[in-house]
Amino acid sequence: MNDSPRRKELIRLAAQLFVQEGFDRTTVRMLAQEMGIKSGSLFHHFRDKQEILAAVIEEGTQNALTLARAALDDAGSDPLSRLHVMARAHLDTLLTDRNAHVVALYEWRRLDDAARDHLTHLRDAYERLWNDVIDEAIEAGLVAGDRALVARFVLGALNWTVRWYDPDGPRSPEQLADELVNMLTRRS
Amino acid sequence: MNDSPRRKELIRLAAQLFVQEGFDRTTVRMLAQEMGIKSGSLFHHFRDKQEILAAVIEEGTQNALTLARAALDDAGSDPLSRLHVMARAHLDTLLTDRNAHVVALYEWRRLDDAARDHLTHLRDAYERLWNDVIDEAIEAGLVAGDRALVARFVLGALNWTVRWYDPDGPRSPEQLADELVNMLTRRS
DNA sequence: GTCTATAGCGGGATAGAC
DNA sequence: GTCTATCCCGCTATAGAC
Repeated sequence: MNDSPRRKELIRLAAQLFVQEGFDRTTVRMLAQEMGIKSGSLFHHFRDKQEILAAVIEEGTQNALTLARAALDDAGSDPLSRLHVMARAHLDTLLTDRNAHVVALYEWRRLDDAARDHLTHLRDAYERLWNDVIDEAIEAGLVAGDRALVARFVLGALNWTVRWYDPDGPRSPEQLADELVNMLTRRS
Repeated sequence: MNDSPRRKELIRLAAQLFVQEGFDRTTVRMLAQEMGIKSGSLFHHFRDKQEILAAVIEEGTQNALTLARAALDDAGSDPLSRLHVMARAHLDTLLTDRNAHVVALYEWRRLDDAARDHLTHLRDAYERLWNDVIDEAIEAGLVAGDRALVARFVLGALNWTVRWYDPDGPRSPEQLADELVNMLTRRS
């Protein structure tokens, strides 16, 4: 794969448009304009529109994975602390960056079969991190329920923030993450 | 508005396709074929494709609202019971019916401005029901946190089930709803 | 209320010059 | 690596016969 900074920048711009408009409604002409080139030139960098989507999603998932691993390394072994940093890292990739990871979550089903096959292991690796952290939290008595279900509910709550979060509102992504963890682990 | 059973049936079929393929990728030809007519005939029933989307979303939201109100009427005044029936009703419209309410949630932003204006009050009425139930739950000490945030997190967890729920899996929508409420209101 | 036929447009993608 | 020019296709929507 090509890893040039130029390509990285194009992927970043594509991610932004895919979030704003959705993959289907983003035309290659829109992408080209945002990149400052003509639509014909776009196909020098990518075989087709699908490949752009795959590149964005790979970038977004890889990034989330890297950030989560770094956060867990810093977090030590306390289950509550690990839950906190995972939630913060997740919302950071979704709400601060506001880019590739959102596309990975919301446009996954637009991938063709080949791309899905290639990217599934990446997504699974990220989900495994979450499952482990949830497991530890359940064992420590911080939260109750079935591991797989708790993970899906928590990720659902986090992923849905994309739909309503206002960056100009009163709360930072970090605060949001902390409030979710508090809701899960504390009684009033 | 036209309320004929014929129109209702067309809306039902459209909802199914919009869920399967997404609004943008559903063509009027696909819609017509599913309805057993030719694409030209479709425009005798709807002005344009947008109007079909608006009709589906109105149907889905109205239905969710009606179901939730009925459920709350049966639930009495116990806050935990009210939370349970709301979660069950919500997942029922999303996972059992698998239709119009999913479209309302996932294709909302594809509505044009006029349709959005017209439908906002319906959606708000439904969200108000949720906010009230969450308020009562917080006051009763069942769950901790800011009202608006808790509501959004809970709805996020529920809405995201559409992405992973397997109707052939081990759990019914009702069980799912109950497990979520348990996670929120109990410690292990 | 449904049909056939088609207008009119905008989409993804290609070719070849520079 | 970018340009211009353009092909070809499928989409939404319309017109008029039945």
